[in-house]
Amino acid sequence: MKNTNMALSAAKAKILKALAHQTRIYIVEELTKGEKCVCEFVEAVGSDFSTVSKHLSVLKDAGIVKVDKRGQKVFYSLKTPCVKGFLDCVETIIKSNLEEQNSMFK
Amino acid sequence: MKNTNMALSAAKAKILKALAHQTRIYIVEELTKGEKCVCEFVEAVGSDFSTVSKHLSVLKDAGIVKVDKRGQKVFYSLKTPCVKGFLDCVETIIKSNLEEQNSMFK
DNA sequence: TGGTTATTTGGTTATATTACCAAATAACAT
DNA sequence: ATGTTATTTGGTAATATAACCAAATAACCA
Repeated sequence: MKNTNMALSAAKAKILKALAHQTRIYIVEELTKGEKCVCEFVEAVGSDFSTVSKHLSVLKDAGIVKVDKRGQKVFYSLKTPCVKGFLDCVETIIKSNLEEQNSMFK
Repeated sequence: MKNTNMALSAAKAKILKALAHQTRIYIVEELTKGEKCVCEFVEAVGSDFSTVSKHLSVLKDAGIVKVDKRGQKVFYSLKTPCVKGFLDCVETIIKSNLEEQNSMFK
């Protein structure tokens, strides 16, 4: 790859990879409503505690969420509010894809 | 997973997975400047023609880009303009991560 | 028709990601 | 100190992704 922008693209890919999973998107969307502890996600997501914990650490390593330990519980919250608008765009794409599919049956 | 929102999260993950690759992000960012043919990306990206073509088809399947064949060439362009703001948020996250790292050495 | 350029498709192998289990750590209550 | 709850970490097996090569298509030109 010739272009020096490639390094920046790689950095961006790292962030997007962290978001590119069903469970992690669900987590991030829940966090747009406010902080939550790991235990709450375990219940909602229905996976093993360790699985949820690993998903959260992927998000943390990417710098998308931050952690706050209080007592026995660990609370996660969003670090960058723009993620919300971000996901709105993804929804726009999904809607446009659906419209396209629907128009095939008209 | 209990929540019915999970299906929507899965759909969103599909879109994000399509974007979560160094080369594909580079391609999308180039496309924010206007349409380009496959051959132009092959040169810029420095991978095999088949590799680039496959990346483009991932983006097409996700509904992020659209295709226009003209003569011997195939031109790709962005389908949803909001992707640009999307990537700006990713850049915001990267900057905030860098600032955090820098502050460790102060 | 035959050749050339542009692109896609199929196959294969290497690499990365995911999920679960079991064990380790951490904080608090008894 | 011991137990209990909340969470993280390490290991492993299953699955998904990526890159390259070779072969197949497709459009245009001689």
